[in-house]
Amino acid sequence: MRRFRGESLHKIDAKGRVSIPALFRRVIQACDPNWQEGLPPELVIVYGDARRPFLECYTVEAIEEVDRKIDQLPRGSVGRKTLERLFHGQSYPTSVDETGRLVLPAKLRQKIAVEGEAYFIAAGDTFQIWNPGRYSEDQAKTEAWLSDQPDDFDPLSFLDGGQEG
Amino acid sequence: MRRFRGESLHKIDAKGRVSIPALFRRVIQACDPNWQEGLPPELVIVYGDARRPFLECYTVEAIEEVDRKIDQLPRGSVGRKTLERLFHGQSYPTSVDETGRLVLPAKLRQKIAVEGEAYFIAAGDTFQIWNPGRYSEDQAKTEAWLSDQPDDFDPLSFLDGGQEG
DNA sequence: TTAATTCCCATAATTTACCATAAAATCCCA
DNA sequence: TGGGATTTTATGGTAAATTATGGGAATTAA
Repeated sequence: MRRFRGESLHKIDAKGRVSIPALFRRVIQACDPNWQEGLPPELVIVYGDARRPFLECYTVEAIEEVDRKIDQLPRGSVGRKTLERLFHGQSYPTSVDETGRLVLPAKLRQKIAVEGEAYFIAAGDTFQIWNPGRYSEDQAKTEAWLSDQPDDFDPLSFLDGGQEG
Repeated sequence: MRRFRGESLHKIDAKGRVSIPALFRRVIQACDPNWQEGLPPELVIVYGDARRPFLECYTVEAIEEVDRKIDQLPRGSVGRKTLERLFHGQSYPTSVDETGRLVLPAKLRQKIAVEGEAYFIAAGDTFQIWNPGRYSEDQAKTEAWLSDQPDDFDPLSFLDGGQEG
């Protein structure tokens, strides 16, 4: 399985250690081409974009794909500079430890205002880490929007490139 | 991983000594083909381009790639002359000392107006050293630009060669 | 021989490695 | 298929290693 799926809540201790959902760990490992028995699976946490209230975690494969695309942008272009800042500068390479945890440095915890507990949710080939309350709010908005839709609205309609009102 | 990632702030002492972010050190070492146990990992600091308010630090591998490309330009061409000035003349080869620091000579410190503290940020196969305040200003501009974009603008759209409004 | 630069040593703070355990999930086979 | 046996998870604590940084002695340069 090379795709994250699921959500869960985990405790963060004073050192910033937090368990990664067990199912996510398998994906992280499977998507680390350098991994081998005995080595810790690696991943990259992107925290840059100030407008996002969560940390976005990339597998090695996923981040390498991004890197390749950045390399193809013209040196000196606004797009390249912005993306280099975001993905190279405002990111934190780390790995899953022996016990399935990762360490979120204080800076990252502050960035998303987590303390005590963190909420993990899959997002395709990445997963996100949220402040649990902050996530609930966001989720509430989504649900509110959904309930404004006609009774027979099916989210799957998005798949067909359908335009909604 | 042969790619720099992350950012951090470090003190510069009166002698110009400054710690290199620990993660950067690993990349510098891994990308120095001449390195071996006991030797200091080498790197090259390019400071020439007066329009850039930062020092750009190259691994041995990265600078050798640049050198190769310069060698292929026609002798006497404007491009070659300019690049030779910049990368051969206005650069400073140095190494990481035993304690993970490097020494920025007074000339380089003046060039980017650093004193007391220096800000390090990764940029793919190089990293940059900035005056912290000068970097903040630059970053503020980038973020201002981002917040001028539609709420749902995703910087990743740059990757797809997408033109945005 | 004054100033600048290395080299060597020191240390506090931070980070990582290692060990431990209880709870939960999975196995397994009678 | 019931329920004990085993494995996996989630989480905590301590020891050990690494990092960031400072100061002085020894060297080298000018």
